[in-house]
Amino acid sequence: MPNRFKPRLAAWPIDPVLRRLRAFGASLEPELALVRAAADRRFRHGPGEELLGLGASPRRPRFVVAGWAACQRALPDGRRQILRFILPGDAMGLAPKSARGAGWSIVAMTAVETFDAEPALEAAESGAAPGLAAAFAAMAAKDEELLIDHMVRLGRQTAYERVAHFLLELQRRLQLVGLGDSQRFPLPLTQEMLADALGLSIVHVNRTLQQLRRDRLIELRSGVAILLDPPALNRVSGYAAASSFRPASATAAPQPA
Amino acid sequence: MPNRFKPRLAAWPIDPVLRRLRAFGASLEPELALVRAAADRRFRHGPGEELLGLGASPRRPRFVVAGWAACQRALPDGRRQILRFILPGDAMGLAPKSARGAGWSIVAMTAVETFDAEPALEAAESGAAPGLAAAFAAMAAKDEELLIDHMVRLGRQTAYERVAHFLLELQRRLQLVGLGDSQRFPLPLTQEMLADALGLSIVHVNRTLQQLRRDRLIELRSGVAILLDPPALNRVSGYAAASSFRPASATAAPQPA
DNA sequence: CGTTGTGTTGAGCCGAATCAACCCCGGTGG
DNA sequence: CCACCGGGGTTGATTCGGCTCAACACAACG
Repeated sequence: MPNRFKPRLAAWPIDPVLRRLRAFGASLEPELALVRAAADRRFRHGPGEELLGLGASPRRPRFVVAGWAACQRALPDGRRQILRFILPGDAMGLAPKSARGAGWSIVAMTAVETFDAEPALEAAESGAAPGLAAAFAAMAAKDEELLIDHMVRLGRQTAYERVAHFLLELQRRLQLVGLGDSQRFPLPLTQEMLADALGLSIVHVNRTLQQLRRDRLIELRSGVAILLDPPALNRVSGYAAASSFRPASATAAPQPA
Repeated sequence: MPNRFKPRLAAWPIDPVLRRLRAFGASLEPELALVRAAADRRFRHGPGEELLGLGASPRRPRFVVAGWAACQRALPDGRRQILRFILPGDAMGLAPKSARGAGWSIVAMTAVETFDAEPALEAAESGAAPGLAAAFAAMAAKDEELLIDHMVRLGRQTAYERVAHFLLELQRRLQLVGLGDSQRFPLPLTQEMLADALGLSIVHVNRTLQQLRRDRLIELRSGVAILLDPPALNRVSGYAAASSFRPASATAAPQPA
């Protein structure tokens, strides 16, 4: 069910995607034109809909322009783990292996709007758009970094730390694509989704959020999150966030002779 | 500190690497010869030594022939999370992005022996060895799959499930490269390493292992693990292991109009 | 022979899960 | 207009899995 009425082309916002590509080094106008070229090939998905699944779709590269999706795995007994959230500006299905038996699927968490990334991907792979290719690679690397951050959260952080660190990550990702500022950003997730992402129970997510509010670190109002004290959040979140790559004053590796 | 004395070439075992490459589709002899060609360019590392780090080494592709390493991130306060174990037959540093600010490093858990993978990698990237290239891609995809398995373990499984599932994974990976059989395999890890991988405390890993022993599911003796009842382990581990890709009878996605 | 690292065990505590209400709010339909 | 309903958020009571602290056993090693 695509577009209902013919819009002026200028009214098809793609902004998040362009911002993200530029942020990752693809700034040449002719290459970005390749992306824009497919901007009117839109897809709309309702919440709960599967965008990239276990079953079908060999590869269907897409850019997300609006709405949130999640890459998740469901366990047979009903439990599920959200592996990562996919925000406006993110791409999905770029890697050839995408969802080939890897046991995960991408599901829309809110209403989601995407458009075709096939032409851009082909140009990148054929060598016609090296800038795009580099940006895609950089974005993939960043994705893996986020995945690892998430693993550390799950394995080695308390609920309080997890939520703090996770909110900081969202703020950074969203600001990069022009949604929200250095403190405020849209957060359309239910506490259940947060719980499934952070490896906690719904109830405990609730209590942890309240604790953060009581500590005057955050504020949540109708789908908008406000980080009242980012430095303090950084402090409690326990380790350097993904973006800042520090040389690690770290614990010297034990080097037994 | 390379080789101490000139060996007969035939005595340089590379078996795990070749087995793994073949298992992932690289079976052409001329291509495998490229791998073998560098088999005498060996590197030895003591336990605790950093093989691929945060600081140095732009890219240094290696095959592991013997010993176990781990890809890990250390938190400033001493906690650490092991992201994945690197076993004989595995490669490291194949991806160009390897360890570029991603905040992880690869550390030897036991004595480790590796050899140069540069020629093989170059042949794969230049298009001279498409079979190798395909195998590398498949191996990377499998690695990501294992990473995701690990995330689900950390986020959504109990200690008992985690350990069971993890032991099954190790058994499969090791049997693939010819170490151990369908029940028995070498397990040179301390309980502390297990704890840091599984997101548990040392003490609790200990108790969980004992529980598994009491339940007659496993046996551990001097660096060797024995899975007494793999089917039962599979059952308790709660979800399909990475290797078997099932269509998922799964929970139908909620599709609100 | 002490030392060090690893495994084992107990006691007690605490973070987080579970169970169970209840509230609020936006539909929706009588 | 109101009664009903369902989804999401909030709260309390209680349970429990896993952590911490602490001690001890054992083997490898210098």
